[in-house]
Amino acid sequence: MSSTENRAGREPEEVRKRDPDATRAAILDAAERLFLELGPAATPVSRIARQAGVTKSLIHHHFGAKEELWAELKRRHFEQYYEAQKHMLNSAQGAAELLHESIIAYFRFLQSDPRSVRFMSWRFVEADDTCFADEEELFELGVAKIREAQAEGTLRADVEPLFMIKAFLSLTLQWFQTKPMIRPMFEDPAEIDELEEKYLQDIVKIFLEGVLPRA
Amino acid sequence: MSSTENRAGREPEEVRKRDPDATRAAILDAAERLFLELGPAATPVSRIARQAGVTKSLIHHHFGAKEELWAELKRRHFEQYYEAQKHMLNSAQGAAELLHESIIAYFRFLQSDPRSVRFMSWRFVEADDTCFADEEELFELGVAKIREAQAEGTLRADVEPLFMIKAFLSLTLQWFQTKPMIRPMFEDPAEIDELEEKYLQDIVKIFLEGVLPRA
DNA sequence: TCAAGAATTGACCGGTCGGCCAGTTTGTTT
DNA sequence: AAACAAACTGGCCGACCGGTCAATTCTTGA
Repeated sequence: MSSTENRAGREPEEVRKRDPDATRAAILDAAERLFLELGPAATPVSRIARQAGVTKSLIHHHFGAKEELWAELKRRHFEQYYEAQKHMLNSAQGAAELLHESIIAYFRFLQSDPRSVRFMSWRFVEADDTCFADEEELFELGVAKIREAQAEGTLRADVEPLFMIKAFLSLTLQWFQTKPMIRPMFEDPAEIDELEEKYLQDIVKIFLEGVLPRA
Repeated sequence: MSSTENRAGREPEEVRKRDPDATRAAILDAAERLFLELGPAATPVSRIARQAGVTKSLIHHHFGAKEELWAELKRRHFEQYYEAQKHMLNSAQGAAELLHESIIAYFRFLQSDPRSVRFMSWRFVEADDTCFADEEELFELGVAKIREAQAEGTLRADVEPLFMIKAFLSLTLQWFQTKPMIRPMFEDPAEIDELEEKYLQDIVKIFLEGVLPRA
């Protein structure tokens, strides 16, 4: 958007009485925070307005109905989400180490962005199948790479590549979904971080080598 | 409840004008269906009443506020859920085959009861940590059994037992969570069932032996 | 048999919801 | 400077929300 650059290029003391882009950003920001925490149904538009420092009418002016705002948020999020995923996938070193790197990269990604976990959780309860085209494209990209590794013998060939992907995604997501529920058990936040690292180490082991001992 | 037996023991032609137990059951049934589909926030009490064939006031009479009804549903569900899990765990054959049996049993369980998947999904978005005592008890039971197997060398010892459990739980749950989203992709329902079986086979392989080829 | 209590009803309440609209202010374009 | 579009405001609306209450009907047990 050129208007964003306009805003950034202005002198600070030059107070703009109106800044639609900043307004939209403030609304999106407040809406995301509230929607992800309470869910779209339990989040009043009035509360988004209050938190964003704008009028309720203004939200409808910029984004239409509440459902459209929620849809817009999901659209934006999963757009950059799949963009980031694709980038991660393409920057992987070799086909052999692909899955090892991927699971760690994805874990770090969710670790750094709790929003993604929430978006995912809400997507499950809503059974939202929008943005499925992007997801499928990403999956096929990964599947192709895995097939390579299977062909050269660095990955076992008797497992569907798509299921390998789904497996490490779920192993990773699971931790961050249950994390808020086990948090009250620990008084020391550092303790949970240690456990988090241990979990990552262990699912990497399980995923790559399984729970059965190697001969 | 003795009154349930009373109701069941009556002759069919002897029409009861009031049956509080049946009423409660009808309310719980309708509420569960709607809550799991739409979520508690998006489900009006009036709609539960209509679906249950009772008055809205009657719901409040029997269960109090809406949140209490939702809590009661969760309480009941997870009670029998953990009961079933514990039974599954105790009926496992040997420590060696424990995890192999468990993952299949859990998969079949979720397959036969889609409600459990929905309850889980809503639990994630609500970050609900009630019934945590039951869950922990169950986990510790499983952990103990895994430690046995680790001691006798049938399971690798360098992985936290709890994480083994969490791993196969998430691998299983993941399928049924994403299933409603991929359903529109297939015109033939039988096709998805085949894929389901293939998924189970593959995650069993991954979980037990990993994605890396065995030497 | 009858009194006490539970089940059930429908009317009703205050509050909040999402959304609209008429009107005002501001920025842009010509 | 005039005209136009977009940003923005406050007030308002009808619908619906969860929940209460008094009154009625039924069940039960003394």
